[in-house]
Amino acid sequence: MKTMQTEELSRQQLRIRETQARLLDAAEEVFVRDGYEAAQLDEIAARAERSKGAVYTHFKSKEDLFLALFEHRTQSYVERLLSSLRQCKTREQSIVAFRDFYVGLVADRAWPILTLEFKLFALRHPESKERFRQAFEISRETNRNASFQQIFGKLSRTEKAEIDASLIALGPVVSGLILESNFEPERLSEKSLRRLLGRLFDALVQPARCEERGADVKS
Amino acid sequence: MKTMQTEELSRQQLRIRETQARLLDAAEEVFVRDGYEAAQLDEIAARAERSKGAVYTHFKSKEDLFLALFEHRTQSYVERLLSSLRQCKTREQSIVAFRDFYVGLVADRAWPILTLEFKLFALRHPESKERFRQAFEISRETNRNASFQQIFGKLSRTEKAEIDASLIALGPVVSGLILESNFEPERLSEKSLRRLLGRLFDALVQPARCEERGADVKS
Amino acid sequence: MKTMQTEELSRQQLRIRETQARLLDAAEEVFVRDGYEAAQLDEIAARAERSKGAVYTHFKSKEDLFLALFEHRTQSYVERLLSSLRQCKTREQSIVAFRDFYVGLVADRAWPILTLEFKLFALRHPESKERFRQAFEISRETNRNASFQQIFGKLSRTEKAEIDASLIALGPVVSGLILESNFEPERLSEKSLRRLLGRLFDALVQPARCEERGADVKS
Amino acid sequence: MKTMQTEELSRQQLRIRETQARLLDAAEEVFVRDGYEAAQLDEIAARAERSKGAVYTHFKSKEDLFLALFEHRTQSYVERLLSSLRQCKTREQSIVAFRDFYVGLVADRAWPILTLEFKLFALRHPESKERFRQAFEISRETNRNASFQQIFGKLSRTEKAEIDASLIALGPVVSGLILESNFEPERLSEKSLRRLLGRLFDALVQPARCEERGADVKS
DNA sequence: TATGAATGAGAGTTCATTCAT
DNA sequence: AATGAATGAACTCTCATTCAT
Repeated sequence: MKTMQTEELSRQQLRIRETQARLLDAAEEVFVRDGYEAAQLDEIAARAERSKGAVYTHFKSKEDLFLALFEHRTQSYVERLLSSLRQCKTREQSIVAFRDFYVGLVADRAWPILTLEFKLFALRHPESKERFRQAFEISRETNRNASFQQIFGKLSRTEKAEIDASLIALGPVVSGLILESNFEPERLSEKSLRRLLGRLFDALVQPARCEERGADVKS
Repeated sequence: MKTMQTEELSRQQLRIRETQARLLDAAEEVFVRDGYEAAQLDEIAARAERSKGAVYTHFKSKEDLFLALFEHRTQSYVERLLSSLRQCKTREQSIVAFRDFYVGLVADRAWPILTLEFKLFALRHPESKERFRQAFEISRETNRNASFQQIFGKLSRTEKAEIDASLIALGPVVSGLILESNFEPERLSEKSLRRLLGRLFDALVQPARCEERGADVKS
Repeated sequence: MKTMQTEELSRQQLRIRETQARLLDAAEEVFVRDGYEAAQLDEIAARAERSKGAVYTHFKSKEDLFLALFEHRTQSYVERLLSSLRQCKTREQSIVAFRDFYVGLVADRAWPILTLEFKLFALRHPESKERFRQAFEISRETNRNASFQQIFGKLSRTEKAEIDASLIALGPVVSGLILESNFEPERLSEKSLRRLLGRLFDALVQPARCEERGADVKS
Repeated sequence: MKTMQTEELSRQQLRIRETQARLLDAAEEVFVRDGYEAAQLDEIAARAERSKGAVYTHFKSKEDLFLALFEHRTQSYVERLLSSLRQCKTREQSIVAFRDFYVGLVADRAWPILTLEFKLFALRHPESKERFRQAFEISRETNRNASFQQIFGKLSRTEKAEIDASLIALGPVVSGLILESNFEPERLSEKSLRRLLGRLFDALVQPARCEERGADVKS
């Protein structure tokens, strides 16, 4: 009896999870394609093969769905990066893995655009900014991760702040460039995009190299 | 008699111009603050101290107003950059002026955000992409300008394409970073933003330098 | 269990049907009173004791509501005529029933006016003409009905076409006269209207008789 | 000097008349095509090659333009009919002329439709009904015209009322049929329309014929 | 949990009308 | 007399949200 109930429950749980997953996937598609404001719950529900009402069973509101999507995806990207870093043994490997992760984002049509959408939303909805920030904290903690220490070694407080800013900059730079490449695909091909991103990554993550060997540009 | 007519005409013309300018200014404010979709014609009109109907006297639709705003502002930014470059006499001066222009954009709350909004719009409204592109052409022509030749010297075809991609990248990078700094102002202060932008500018515009003096990172 | 579901379903279905019926009734009132263009969805909804949005749950647009109204009413008038004809046994009875139907339309404030409104609409919206025509087909089929054969007997092809035209003419004649009687009620009282209609009916439906026998039909 | 002034004035007068005529012609086109409500002053002005403001120089409002159009056209139709009747010498000629006038209306795309539009307007704007009625008076007086006496001879009071009703009915019948023929041009060709109209005219204007030979209908 | 009919505030847009020129 | 920029009320239609089932 109990087993059955548990089975029943887990079967239900499964359905619930599936509905949520479907809704989040559909939401991603539609939010990316149309933007937050123009996205219609109706269509998200339809794509998830559920009804409009189902959205409200799982999420408090359109905004809640949007934020939940942000949390889920952030989580999953951080995990992907971390697991890739965990397999690295040397500093060089870590840097390459890190670099590849960012450069590899150009293959993702959705996430970089979604990221912009999220931040524009945060800019315009200060009330929900806190929830965004908390989701982001996860990704920030990555920077205090062992692998990162391996990459950057021990740093002074000011050096840390500078590296922090550089790392934060990576995402927005990718997003900005990918958006632009959508706008001018001939002038900013995926190939040149990758090259640019590589160069920018190096400029952000390894300024030391230049400095070490020569003089950096004053700024 | 004719003079009077001309005067009268120009007085009317003046009022028309003022209305248009007011509407564009108001539109900028509201589009930046709320985004294209959430922006309300109502409020734009109110801020311009005109009626909602006046918007439609001057612009065919919300979209038309948005695109017109893009065109006006693009024009004015290009002129600003060009006039600043025209005053430069040496290559060094030109580079500094160019660099300052981009780094200086961080002081502008509106334009970089508006730029993202425009490109997201273009991404989602392929029908109006062409109009965007035409407005952008103006700014692209800047790259074929005398000053630019002075900066980069004579280049091979492949070098040209690479430089072109780099220059196109500047704007999006600024926009992405400014958006991010709105999101995390403590971690990405205006100061560190300027430093980052400077570094990225150098990486994009003068990769040669590093190479010349030391070894750049392969990409 | 199943019964309950069915009951529940039908209860819901009932509510839906009621809403639709209310909306159609309200639409009729308002469209007749104000005409298609001046009719306000707002008021239609209010008269149906539903919200504006409810209209759009059931009809795609104002136009769709208008066309749906036309379809419903046409259907119901045709059924009314047909059921009245079905009870007739002799040719004389059929003619009288048919005649009474048309002459009786003068008692209807709404339908003849609505009919004009529909056709003016069709004249001005060629895109929806087809939908109108299909609804009308129903009523045209009436003419191929058994009772009609009884009335007119077997006819040659040319005779058929002539009768067809005459029958089609009946509705418009009624509508035109009723509109006129609204305009000049003293000169075109309901009584004289009925007499005129009777005379016109006879002229359209039984022109042969007069000629044949020299005597007109009493009614 | 005076002559010149007069000339000037008449030249101005001429221009005024032309503007008015142009506006009325344009108004007719647009009111017929779109109906009163959907007709746009803008387009009427454009068709008259004048500006929107010019409409208001000559007419108090859209409604006023509509009513003025009605008055002008009514006047002109009445004059046309009367002048045609005046040339008739015998009763037969008069009847034929009268009949031809009505049957000939089928060639006119505009007037019969406009007539419906006017009466629907009157139905819905009781305030302006009086103005309509006054314009119609002109046409009613026609019935007391010498030619009409010639047609119908001396009549008793009741006969007069009946004839009056019959004559009033002519217009609406034409309008209704023409509208219908627009709707179903294959079934109601211009040819069959003319035949029908002829038959209906005879039924309305010359019931006597039948009566002479047999018995009329009581109703 | 899921449905979808119903709500209702609010959006962009239209257009008759006004008025300074 | 004529223009057309400006007004603003009014309209249709949308869509996030609710709730009875």
